Order: sequence, then C-alpha cells, then structure tokens
Amino acid sequence: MEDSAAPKRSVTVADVARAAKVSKATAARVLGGYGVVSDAIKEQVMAAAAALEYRPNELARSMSTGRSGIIGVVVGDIENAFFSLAVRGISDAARLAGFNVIIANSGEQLDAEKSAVDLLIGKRVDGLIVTPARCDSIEHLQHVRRAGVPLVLFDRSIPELDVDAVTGDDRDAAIAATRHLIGQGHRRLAYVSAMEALDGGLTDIAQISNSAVRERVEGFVSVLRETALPNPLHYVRLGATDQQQTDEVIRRLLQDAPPPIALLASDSLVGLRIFKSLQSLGLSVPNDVSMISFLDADWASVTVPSITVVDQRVYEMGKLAGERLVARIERKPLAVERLQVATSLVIRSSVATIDR
DNA sequence: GCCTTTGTGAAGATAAGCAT
DNA sequence: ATGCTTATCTTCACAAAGGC
Repeated sequence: MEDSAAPKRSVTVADVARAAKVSKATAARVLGGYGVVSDAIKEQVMAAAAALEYRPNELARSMSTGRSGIIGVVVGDIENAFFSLAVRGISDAARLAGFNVIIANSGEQLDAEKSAVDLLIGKRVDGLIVTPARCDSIEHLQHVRRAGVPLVLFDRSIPELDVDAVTGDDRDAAIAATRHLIGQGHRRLAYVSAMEALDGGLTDIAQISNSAVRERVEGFVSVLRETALPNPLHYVRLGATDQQQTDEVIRRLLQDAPPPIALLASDSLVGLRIFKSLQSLGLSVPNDVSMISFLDADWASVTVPSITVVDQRVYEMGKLAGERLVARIERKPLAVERLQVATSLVIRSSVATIDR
C-alpha cells in the first residue's frame, strides 16, 4: 500500500545522495549534469535516482541559479490571430534556446498590461516581450529595465525607451495598400481601426498612442494627400472594437460617402467585422464596397470573394523577437535597434476596378 | 607538488516556529 | 508585538583527500 497517492515529501538530491551513499554535491553534479564525477559513482547515483523517481525541483533550481528559464510574453489580444501566430514564432525561438514561455493578455488595457508585467517580473522571468498598449505610457517598462530584465517590444516601438523592437513596416504597408486602391480608381477611401475612439474625434495623428496604428494611418493619410483627396483625417475611423461598434462605424461611413467606397481594415478582426457588417447591410464586396485587410488570416482566403490582404509575416516577426530576446538574455553585445519585417500585398478579389 | 575526484557550506526568498 | 532562527532545495566556489 505504499503506492497510494498519500502526500509525501518529494524526493530531493539529498535523498538520492543518501541512497547512493555519496554527498549531495556529488549527487547534484550527476543529476544536474555539471562538474566531473567518476563513471562508477555516476552509475550509482543514476540508479538511485531512477529507483526513487527523482524529479528536480525547478523552483529551487531557479532560486539557486537566479534564472527561471522562462520568457514572459504580454500580448494585446489573445483572440487576435495576429498574436497567436506571433506567439507561435516566439515560443519556437524560445524552445530552441531552452526557454519556456508564459503568456499574459492585456486586452490592450494599460492597467492589465502593468499588472501582467508586474506578475511576470515577480515570477522572475529571464526576459520579457511586450506589446505595449500605449506608446506614451512607459513608466512600468522603464521599471522592467531597472530590474535588469531584458525587454523586447513587439509590433510597436517606443523610441524614448531605448530597447529593441520588432515591428512590421507599417507605414510602407499602408502606403502600398492605399496606392493599390487609388490605382484601381477609388477616390473615397477610409481606414478603420479597433483602437478606442478619441473624444472629439481624430484631429492629430500624433494622438494615436499605438505606434503601429499611428504609422499605418500616417501612410494612409500621406497617400490621400499626395493624391490631393480632401480632408484625409476625416476618413480615419477608430472605435471598431466589436461587431456592434463596427456596424455603427460602417453605417456612418456609408451615410457620409455612399458607395462606391474602399475600406482599409487595421487588423484581421476588424476586417472580418467589416465583412460581416457589409453582408448584413446587403452590400456586395467588391461591387459596392472594396476592402483590404491587414494580416493574411485564414478566413481571408476562403470568403467569397477572397480578401486582398497585407501579409505581415507575423510568425517571422515573433521568431525574430524571440531570438532577439534570447540574445539579450545571453548578453550578446548588440546595438539597440528596431527590426522591421517587410510586408507584401496579396492581391485577391475584394477590390473592384473603377472605370472613370 | 600536481591533478582528479569528492565533500563542505553558503546563497537565495519566504514563512513557520520559537524566544524575548 | 517583535525579532531571530530554521527549513525549504539546488547550485557553485572553494576546500580536502587520495593517487601518482
């Protein structure tokens, strides 16, 4: 009956050492695979460890080494395919270097992000990858650096912070997508984002606290300006946070500028919501409304019509961020930089060509 | 005297138990 | 109520022991 599930003290190095009749340092050397031990003793210890079913105590190990072998990742929205793909890239890079990953979700809320960072620092993660919800609130991230924990920003950059960032080429991507729409003859264009709407509407691009969205909007607006289209900021619409809000955003846009109109969706969740909104309004893509979405999400290639997208190569972005963080943890001498992953426009069937 | 192998003891954060 | 000691478990720097 000794095999019952009765709670018993876990087997430690000292237990193995006692069973193998050696000191715990010797047992620890064998079990931890470090230092030098004669073959005969190595065998004794391994046999004792196997008999006792020894499992190392990771808690004690990280207490002793000062390393946890864990990388913390704070993402903006775990529901968003952009982040799940990124996390896959990050954890692949981490695993290759012998690290595990703990994921926390901020829901793009600054408070949630702060407590997630706090928690992970408390867990003694060896490094942190954060998608900052706001690029204008950096106190908690400076604290990470003061704590001596390597930090890599993901998707968004904060120049004042002097840390590595892995982002897309958001401005160029938006320029390419917008030019494509212009090239197809569109003159009524709008950019739709899930960022929280600002009180009093958008009057200055610098107000946008998310650098990725800000740069995309800058790209979008710059193409509208070079094409001499009037009042470009008016066609940047924030607040498409859920289906209901998106329906509302689309409804107002269509009141303002009846079809034909072309929409640029800031991410794949917004893209899908826009697609649903248009469907429920009985509007046809691309005959009534053309659209391009950021991120080549699965759904974008199976809808009718299939959706023209900005392929962000998010897996590569995640992998790059993971590798960069590992390099920082290993104290590789590298200059702080912003690594941009190039995007490409994947042309499908959601943009109409307008004859004029 | 040197090299290899093995042992000793401290560090690290926190809480329970004990003494003042 | 307060401070002190001890226990947790592993790793590592250093010390010791044994063989040549």
